[in-house]
Amino acid sequence: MIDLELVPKQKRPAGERCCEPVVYPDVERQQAERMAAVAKALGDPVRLQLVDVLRKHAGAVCVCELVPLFDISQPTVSHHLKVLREAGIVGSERQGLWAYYYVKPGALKELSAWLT
Amino acid sequence: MIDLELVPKQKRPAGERCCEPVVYPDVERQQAERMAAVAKALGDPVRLQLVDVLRKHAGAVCVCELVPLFDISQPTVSHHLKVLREAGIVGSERQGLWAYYYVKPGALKELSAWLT
DNA sequence: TAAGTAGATCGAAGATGATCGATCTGGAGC
DNA sequence: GCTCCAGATCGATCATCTTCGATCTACTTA
Repeated sequence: MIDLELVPKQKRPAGERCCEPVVYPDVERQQAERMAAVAKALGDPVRLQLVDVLRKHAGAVCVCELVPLFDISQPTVSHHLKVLREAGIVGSERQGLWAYYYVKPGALKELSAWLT
Repeated sequence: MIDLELVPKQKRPAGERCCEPVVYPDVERQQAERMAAVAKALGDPVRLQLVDVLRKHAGAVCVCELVPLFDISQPTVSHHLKVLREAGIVGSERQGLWAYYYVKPGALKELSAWLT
């Protein structure tokens, strides 16, 4: 199951105290924090599905259509939308009684590029 | 700041009780759960950087090189690696005293594809 | 103005998470 | 055997997260 080819051929010399790190200076503490924040917001099935539904719609979707999609209460949906909003993933617009949500263009770009 | 163009032109008829959901049956409850689990594991800056370092290495990296990269204790690094392992993102291989970790090929594919 | 509705916020509950020091495990070397 | 070391696990602490019912806000319509 484990691909042994991935382990470096050159074994660390036995009996030598570990270790001179060969590894990278971080080019990106803040970049990692930004991307982790986005990933964290997507790290809940409800939120991920919310983003999925919003992305599949061109335009924006009314909250009243989102709530019945899930087996959770309206305040909980509202909370999840807030988390997504605070992560910069979605935006919202009120029109009278209704609130419309949409995925912000480019919000997922950095994480998406890193993953590829 | 908010792009009003995103809001549908056709306003919901006033005075109509909300709402017939126009929205999607979920093609993907389980898919969402799988992807959310991966996103959740990446939703911590330390773990995201761990994956970043592992990915930039061809081959596998010794834990003893990973620990000094972060200002956290060895048990905490070990914990984060465990979280990544349980999410199916990394694998590990013991060689004598040392443990080597690597990113599992394809582990990020589904999430990456969805994000794109 | 009064009633009704959509959605946000509040407050509390219970669960999950990050982190640490201490300890355990098991291989290496003497 | 005994000692030392790398790494995993344990147990505790403190913070954060999910979820809910209840309430609040703001708009619409009668």
